[in-house]
Amino acid sequence: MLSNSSKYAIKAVLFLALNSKDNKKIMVKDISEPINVPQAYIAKLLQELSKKNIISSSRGPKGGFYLSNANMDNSLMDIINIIDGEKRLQACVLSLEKCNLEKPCPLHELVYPIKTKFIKVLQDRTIKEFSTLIKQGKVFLPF
Amino acid sequence: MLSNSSKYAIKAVLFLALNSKDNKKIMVKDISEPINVPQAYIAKLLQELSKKNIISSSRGPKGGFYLSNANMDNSLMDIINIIDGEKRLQACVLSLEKCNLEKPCPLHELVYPIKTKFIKVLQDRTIKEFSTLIKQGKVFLPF
DNA sequence: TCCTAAATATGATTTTTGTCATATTTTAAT
DNA sequence: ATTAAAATATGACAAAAATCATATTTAGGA
Repeated sequence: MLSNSSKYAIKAVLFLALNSKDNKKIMVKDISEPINVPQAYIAKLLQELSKKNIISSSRGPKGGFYLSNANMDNSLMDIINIIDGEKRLQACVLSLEKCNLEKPCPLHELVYPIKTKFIKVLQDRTIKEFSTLIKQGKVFLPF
Repeated sequence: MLSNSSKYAIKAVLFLALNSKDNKKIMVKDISEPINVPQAYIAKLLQELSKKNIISSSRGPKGGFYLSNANMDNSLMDIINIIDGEKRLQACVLSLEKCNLEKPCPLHELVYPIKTKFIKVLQDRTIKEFSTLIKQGKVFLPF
């Protein structure tokens, strides 16, 4: 479904959403530890997201990663698309290339509607909205 | 979600459900080709399923793999559990160990009900029932 | 009984994913 | 300007998943 890398990236971005600001940058080692992901690994992922403008960063002393207000309007799907590519989530559960509405595979009818809904939420809900839900204590990040 | 191996195994078993019987065994090479999976690979998976009595086999000339009537009452989940282990499908979307109903992760509320439904169908519907749906032309196996 | 056709057992190889290491570049503070 | 602290770029390494190869065992038929 989601690669490990995507999951890590999502965790990191949500962490940044809650704990960083333009004037409060966080360096990798202070991200990797709380979210429980190896530092060198998450560093690589954050760099990739930064290059694609999903998150922001600045170098040098007092540097680090953070989310700008614009970054907060991105979706989790933006992250997934960058890390996993666009096809992974879309593919048929059984990886049947020719599976479609006309010739649905045996699991298509079951999976299609629920996957569509899943993808829609990933696309439509912003990082900011997730952040709000967490702050309100409605959902949690039990890293 | 499902490993490649599970998908291959499911394809093979559904193929056997449609094309084999006690008195009509099929050898690996005549399974691997139509379902479009490398012979040596699917052979290994079929052996594993055979050992766990999900499918049947006999060696020697006129031997091959087939589904007995009893085999037809198994579920796709039986296959998945053997190939992928029991935890893979159950795990939190974000792989957060501590994610649960009390401390749901940000995607829990979205994913939990749909995954539960998915798992239920995989568990409850028999191979025989899938086979019937395919024979009735209601679903397809576009290998 | 012997030969041959099949699955089975075992493990080697390759590819992909995940992880780690390090030299380079940028920037703030002195 | 110089230094030190940070991200960045690049690529090496490890682990897991996928794939392939082969020797062994079993069973049917001549």
